[in-house]
Amino acid sequence: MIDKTIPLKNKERIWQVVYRIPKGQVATYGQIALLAGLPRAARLAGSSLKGLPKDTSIPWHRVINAQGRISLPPSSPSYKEQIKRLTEEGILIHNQKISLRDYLWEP
DNA sequence: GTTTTGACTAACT
DNA sequence: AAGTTAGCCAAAA
Repeated sequence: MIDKTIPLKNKERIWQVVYRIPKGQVATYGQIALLAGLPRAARLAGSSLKGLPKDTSIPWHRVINAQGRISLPPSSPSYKEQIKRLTEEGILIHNQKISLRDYLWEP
């Protein structure tokens, strides 16, 4: 039988993984890429979040870099939004850094 | 087809 | 600890 199923675009696979990050926890770009079956494509994880609609249900704000920092330009509007959302979920940020030890998602 | 780009990272200074 | 470098890989140009 020929397989007619449409393969998911990589972007969509990234989104699916991000969607699973529990509230109050965070994940890194590299981790997301890995779980999406794209090891070492951390940059793709990042660019896949760019351009998501503002009202998306995908919790893009729970994705941070491997150093526990927000990877957006601090001048960007989204930067403040991300801090706001994380704080609202009970995630504390000290000196621009989030403790991976405390909040990192372990699937 | 080739080259450039980037919400990245691990490994070095 | 903080800054730099080289490697990464899928998309977009």
